[in-house]
Amino acid sequence: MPFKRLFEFLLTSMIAKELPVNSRTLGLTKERLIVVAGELFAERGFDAVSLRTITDKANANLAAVNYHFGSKQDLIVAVVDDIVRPVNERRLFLLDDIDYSRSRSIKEIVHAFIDPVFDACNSESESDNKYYKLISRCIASRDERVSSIIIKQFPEVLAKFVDAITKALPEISSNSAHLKVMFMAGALAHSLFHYESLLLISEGRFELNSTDVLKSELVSFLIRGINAS
Amino acid sequence: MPFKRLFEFLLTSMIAKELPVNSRTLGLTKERLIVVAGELFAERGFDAVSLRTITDKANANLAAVNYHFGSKQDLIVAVVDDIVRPVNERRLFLLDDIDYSRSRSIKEIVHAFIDPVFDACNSESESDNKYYKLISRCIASRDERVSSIIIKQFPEVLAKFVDAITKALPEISSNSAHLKVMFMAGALAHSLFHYESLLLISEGRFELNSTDVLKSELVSFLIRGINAS
DNA sequence: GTCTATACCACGATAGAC
DNA sequence: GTCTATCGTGGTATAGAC
Repeated sequence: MPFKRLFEFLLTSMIAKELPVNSRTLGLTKERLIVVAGELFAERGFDAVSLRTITDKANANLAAVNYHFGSKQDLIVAVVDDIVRPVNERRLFLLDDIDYSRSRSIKEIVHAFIDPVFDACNSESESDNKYYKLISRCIASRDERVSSIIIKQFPEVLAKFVDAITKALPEISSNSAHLKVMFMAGALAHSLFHYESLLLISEGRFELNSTDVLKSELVSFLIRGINAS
Repeated sequence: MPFKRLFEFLLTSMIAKELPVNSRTLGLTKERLIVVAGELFAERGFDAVSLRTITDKANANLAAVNYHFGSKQDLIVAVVDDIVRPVNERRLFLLDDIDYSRSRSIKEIVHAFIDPVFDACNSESESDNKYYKLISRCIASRDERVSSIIIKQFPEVLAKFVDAITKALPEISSNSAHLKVMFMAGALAHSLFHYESLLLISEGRFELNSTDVLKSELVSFLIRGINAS
């Protein structure tokens, strides 16, 4: 998006030197709020971030959240939906192209589930690892208010991945296929979220410089796991 | 614990008919608070439960939390620590008994990681599925304040399971072993936490009556996944 | 239509009386 | 040990400026 960057540069060099970083990206308050809220939510979690922190950083008034979104909950919905919806659409798109007559169909199913997440993370070069945390917060949220958003989109995704797995492995039960999808989602979200922490927890014994290694390890782990009877 | 139950019965039948259920279990305010807080945290999450809700249900004063624990954060620490510590101790105990010369050592490693969690859940027959949610909230918490508690205990657990995996599979790297433990933890926590939701999300196509099936599916999934090169 | 100022109630924390 | 009172902060609702 070169236009956006150019506009951002001009705006920065002209006037807004003292403004917070993220208030320069767009003039629209609503979009600034989504961007800023997303960054803060990723870093600290949904509850730990106050609306006043968000509106201050976004150079907006406190009441702007209520006007544009209705409530903090609805702001969370907007942020989460913006992130999860394209990922799930991409997942279903990739799933449609799978040829189940081939022996590698499980691998393709895993990639259809995993790739959209990693792609979404890598495309946001500016947000860096923050995006990882936000999207894994969404996938495996223990917050009822967030998971209720995910659940609206997830039944279709879950059902289609269960169908795909049972097509690839006709001998396993529907229950087993359901559980395999949950295991896959859990391994993905957990490793993605605690990826940074691993560097600290392992006390130097774990060191990776890119998520490519994480992804390839995850893929082989899931392929074997799903193939388990 | 027959004594406790007897005492509870006598107390109930004598005086405290109108008191909330969980304020009858023990006379000590501090213990009542831990029990009640654990139940509420499991159901709604740490942030969604206010101290006033906890103290009301535990028949205690609001300031009692601050007196006995110091703060809400410290109450969370007490609840989480009470749950996670025995599980991790049991994990390390089981890990010590593994004979790595045998081909089934990976299976034993998986059981050493998984079994203490399921055992802890099943032993709490009264709390039912609430305990599942609480313990999986702890394992895969995206809340920095909670994960900071886990991290204090987890480095030793992580290091020993990484050692165990590298003993069983000498050909894999330390990085790979670290990631495999994270995948295992994620699959466990995610499936445990969303176990109930699966019934709703799948719209009738997923139905399990006991966690035995979940556990056996999880074990075979993880064994195969960890064995993946 | 957008945005602001402001008031309101619930929450966590703390001090001090009993 | 326990309780009441109070403070600062948080989310929310509304009236009104532009």
